[in-house]
Amino acid sequence: MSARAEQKLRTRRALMDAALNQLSADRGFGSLSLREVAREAGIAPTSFYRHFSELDELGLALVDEGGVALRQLMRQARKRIIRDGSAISTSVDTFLEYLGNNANLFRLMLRERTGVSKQFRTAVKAEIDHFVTELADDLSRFGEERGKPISDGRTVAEAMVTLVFNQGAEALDATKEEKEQLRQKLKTELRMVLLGSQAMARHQNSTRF
Amino acid sequence: MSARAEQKLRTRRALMDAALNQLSADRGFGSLSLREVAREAGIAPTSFYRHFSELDELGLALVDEGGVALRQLMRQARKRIIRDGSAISTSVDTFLEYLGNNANLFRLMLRERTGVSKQFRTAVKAEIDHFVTELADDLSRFGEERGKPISDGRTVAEAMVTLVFNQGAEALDATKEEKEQLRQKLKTELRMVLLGSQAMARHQNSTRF
DNA sequence: TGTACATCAGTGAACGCGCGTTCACTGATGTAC
DNA sequence: TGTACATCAGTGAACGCGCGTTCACTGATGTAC
Repeated sequence: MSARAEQKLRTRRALMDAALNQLSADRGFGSLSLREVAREAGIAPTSFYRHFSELDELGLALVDEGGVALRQLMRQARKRIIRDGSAISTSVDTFLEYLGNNANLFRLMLRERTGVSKQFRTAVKAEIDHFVTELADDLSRFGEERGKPISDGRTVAEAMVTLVFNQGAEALDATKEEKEQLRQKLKTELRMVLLGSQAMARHQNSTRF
Repeated sequence: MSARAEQKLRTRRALMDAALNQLSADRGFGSLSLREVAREAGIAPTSFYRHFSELDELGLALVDEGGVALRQLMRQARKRIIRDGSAISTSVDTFLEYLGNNANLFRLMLRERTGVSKQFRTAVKAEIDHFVTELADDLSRFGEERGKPISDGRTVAEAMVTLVFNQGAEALDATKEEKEQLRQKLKTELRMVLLGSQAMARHQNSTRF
């Protein structure tokens, strides 16, 4: 790649990092301004347009990165479950680890999932939907393998993802003790959903046959 | 009350209604401006200050109204459950009915729960926390009465409220068919949580004694 | 390798816009006697 | 009931501000020969 193209990529990166840096508990993407982001990235406001046609385009690029992080997270969790067993506990631990390491990226996803821009909502929902689908597959497979089939695999996966993302949102601004409580609460909640789904599967089979 | 005080209340109401009217899927509280709200309410921008010291104060007044709606909703659901039985189904139906009738009020609560202003987040969380506490009491009581005690009553209540609010958020912008699907999915999810919690209670008892 | 031209990331001045907020005011409503 | 004064919700002009976007430009990097 030419030196010029490399430099351009570096500036693009600087713009995205500048935006991420400004995101925080008290700063949503909607309150960022193009001029601020450019200032933080160290370029003139007008140079922004060499990289993105508007601020939202940068935001959508960040959502894409969030999707990549989610897929990494899922791969990592699978590896660890195979090694350690204990699917729920391991998954929750892995999720919270990723959350901590990519706080502002997750913040963006969590906020824009129910945010104000249709384009953003759609993009984030697509990423989460992909995540739900993979989780549903895993859950069904594990359930069969262990002789404890579940009912409504996709619904189970959606409920779990909803719970994990919401408690995750709270974990971002919690103290260390609060985070530990959240972690335990989250594991309990997921176990309830899983147990309930297994109970419903048993019920369906016992009444059906 | 004097005619002057009544008129003042009417204008205050007009301001709150104007703000509510502007809230929608594509319009968060954060994107409202004082001038727009005043314009929609039919008064000069400067007159706004006769009623609220800033726009956020109006927003917090709306969150209060949202809390009132939540408490009404809970009372209504209890009445219907006593009449119809079927706690989960009735509660979900009642919730979705309230959601439809107070769309923008709920939108505000749902958004600001994870929104950008600490003050808003705290206010909404307090309302939801109150809701969770009442639900936890009801769940524990029902469980005892029916001989199916549950484990971790508060955690169950939190999981249920998380699921209901999140699916609720989606229901707001869904078509009629999607709403019906959401309704069923939501009932399934809550049943899973409840069944799982009962299973955990049985397990704890069987191992403990 | 050297030269002449093309590309293009980054620039600074300038624009019009809606915003929140201040101020001194007006005139209808309320109150004291 | 009538009068004189006080209250106060609503007003319009004015302010300074940061914003997004346009434009013609500069000069380093890339390319063709």
